[in-house]
Amino acid sequence: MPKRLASTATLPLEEDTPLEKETAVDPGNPRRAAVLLPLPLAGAYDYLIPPDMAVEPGAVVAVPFGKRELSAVVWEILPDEGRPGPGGESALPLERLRPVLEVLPVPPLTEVARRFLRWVADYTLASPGAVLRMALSAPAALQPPRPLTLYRRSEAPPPQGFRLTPARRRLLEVFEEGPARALAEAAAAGGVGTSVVKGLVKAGLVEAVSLQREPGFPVPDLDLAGPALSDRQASACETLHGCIAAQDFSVTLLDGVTGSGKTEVYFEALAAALAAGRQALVLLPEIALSAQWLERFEARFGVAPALWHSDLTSAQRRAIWRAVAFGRASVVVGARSALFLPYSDLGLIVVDEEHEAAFKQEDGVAYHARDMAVVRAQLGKIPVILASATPSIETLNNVQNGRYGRLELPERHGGALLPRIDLVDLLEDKPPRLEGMGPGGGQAWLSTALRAAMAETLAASEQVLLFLNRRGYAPLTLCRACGHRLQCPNCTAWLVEHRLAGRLQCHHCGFASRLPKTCPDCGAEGSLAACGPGVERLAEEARALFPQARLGLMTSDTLTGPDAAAEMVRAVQAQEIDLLIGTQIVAKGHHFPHLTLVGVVDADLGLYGGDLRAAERTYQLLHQVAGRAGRAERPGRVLLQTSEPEHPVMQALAGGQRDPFLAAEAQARENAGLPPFGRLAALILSSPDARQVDALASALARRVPRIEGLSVLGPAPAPLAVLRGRHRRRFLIKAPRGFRLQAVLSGWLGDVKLPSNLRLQVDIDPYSFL
DNA sequence: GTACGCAGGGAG
DNA sequence: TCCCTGCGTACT
Repeated sequence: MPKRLASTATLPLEEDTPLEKETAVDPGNPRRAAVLLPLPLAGAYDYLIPPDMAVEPGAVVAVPFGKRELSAVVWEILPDEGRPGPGGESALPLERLRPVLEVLPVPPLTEVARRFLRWVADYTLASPGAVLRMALSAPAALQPPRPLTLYRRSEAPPPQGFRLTPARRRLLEVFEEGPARALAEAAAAGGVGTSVVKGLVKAGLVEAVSLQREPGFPVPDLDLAGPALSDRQASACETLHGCIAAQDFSVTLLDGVTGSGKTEVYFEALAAALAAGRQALVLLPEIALSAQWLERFEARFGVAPALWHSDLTSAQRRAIWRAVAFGRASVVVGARSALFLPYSDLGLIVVDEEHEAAFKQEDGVAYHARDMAVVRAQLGKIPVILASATPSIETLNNVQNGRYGRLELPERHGGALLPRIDLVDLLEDKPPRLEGMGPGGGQAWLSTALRAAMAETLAASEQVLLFLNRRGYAPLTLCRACGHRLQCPNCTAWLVEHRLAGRLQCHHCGFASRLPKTCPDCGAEGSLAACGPGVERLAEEARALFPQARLGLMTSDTLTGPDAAAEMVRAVQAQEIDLLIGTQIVAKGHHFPHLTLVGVVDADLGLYGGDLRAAERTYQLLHQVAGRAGRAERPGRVLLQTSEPEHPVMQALAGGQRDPFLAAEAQARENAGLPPFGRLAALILSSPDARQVDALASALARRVPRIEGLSVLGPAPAPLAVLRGRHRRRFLIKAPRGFRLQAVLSGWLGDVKLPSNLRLQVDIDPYSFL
């Protein structure tokens, strides 16, 4: 059963300091406001409140800042004498302050939103202004909307000498029937030019009305019948309804295998929150790949939700930001940044695929959207639902210690069977070379067992998915004459050949070049050889083995944008594709009813590389990929090619034993004091100048705070020692659970003087160790 | 984040 | 001598 929590969630919440201190401010005439600017500054700046201006904390205002004018947020109303700064320096006197220019016509940020911004800033060690910038991410939304001029039939009679031409008559008919229309729209409807409309306006037969244009947001239809729910689903819904009715903070893990109907269950929770008149947010890891999810949403609610992600146009951002702020948008579906929208009354958050690493933002303000969603919910006293078929160890730990509730949906809805998963030992079943391929070709990655299963499946007119989490043709190109490896000029990384695009690409910085004809090091001709497989090369092998099969390639390179992704999904569903080859992009929630065989080409790929979550993530990813097989009435089959069939991840996948595997993983982490049983932070120093970055790294190392329980590893060159031309050094900071890591880190790093081209990134709870 | 002032270097 | 560029700093 979900529990309501007294205090802490995943994260150690600092004690609850009220945002606004009680101060002796004349309530009728406050003169000083601390205003938070959306810039990475240490704190708020004071401004003078003009006598005739009413401001309140949270108000979005325009203020002068240097030569510029910025939108910002009133953080506090202060006494006239101000408050001393953090270093004890006295505040600027009132007469030196510049005035607030204007209160912008949008709702003030709620107190919960402001407390959330400050909490995130404190937790991530980002400046509050940097966090505010995420909340004010649609600058155009703060300005009043431009009025829209619409035209409609007036009551006036035709003036003297009015000539009713055929064009005018057609247009008048349009106006007689229809509602008020925009100029171009009315002209088009009448099949006339805009000048005809203007002529009628001049004649007084049509009048212009000015309208504050705010596109209405479609209202979800809560009464549309969802699909029939199983007993398990129905009882989960009932529990979630209870959480929503409680109007209090709670976290519930919705733990259900792929196809068990988690989405339908949380849709009912959304419906309940909406029925209570509140807003709901659904966070998805990759909004661009969610076409099918959106279809299901529309089927349940009759309308599309407000979508929030980084590729929106500024007009879309503006419309959604405003609709959220004014409470007109009731459901927002978005990527992690949707957490910072200015909800007027957020009543429920759902984090789908909560285990996904895509929820962790690495650059700028480094935050984990799932964890921050829990914090947001706690501050707003609302429920959160975390949904996953393969929950993270962090979340499962919170279930075990009683902080989160859990609802389990153990079987596939509609009785579909889970696919059978078999291991193929690559050391025993070495992929046989292909005959008749060009020089250096003939290398193969599909084992005999997988080839046989593919042949069988294709012969039965069913679909095959080959999964390889590697974009491009080959991850490495080397010279057979001198051994030179083609490397990115800006990064410590090999260039990946993309044969379809005819280029070599760096997957870290975007560098691209043509594949050279000769070795750039020794000048040998025709000596460059592709090493290792990428999906493009795998497609080549599959084409050679199954020339009749219609191939589809799904990678982020071939699917540029949601439309291309949706088209590929459609083609697969329509059985226009027999053999689908893809990277992890195919793992994401697509439903392919005719797909009955999944071949994982290199199941070991994610297991190495010093990531503490490597095993967990490999399990999650492969489990998700395996779930693509056999979702309709046909049973599915999965073959995992591995060189380590005894590895616990492979054993867990093959045996369908999730929980013992995760328990062992959790135990190992606990023994090592790693998250979620201990705390971790990463410090990344980077500079174009290697000597400079080393100098600062050792200066920081000399000042490492010596505190019981704290251990600091490093500085060491980052695995990606050079990225985008910047030399990188890392520290890893380990501390026990409950340790006040942020305070110690800010003490350590607080008064470091950084040269301007040197960057210091702090990453609390790092997920990437590159 | 951005605007600006200053210092240093190259061209005229 | 002028102007361009790069860095460092202030911004309430």
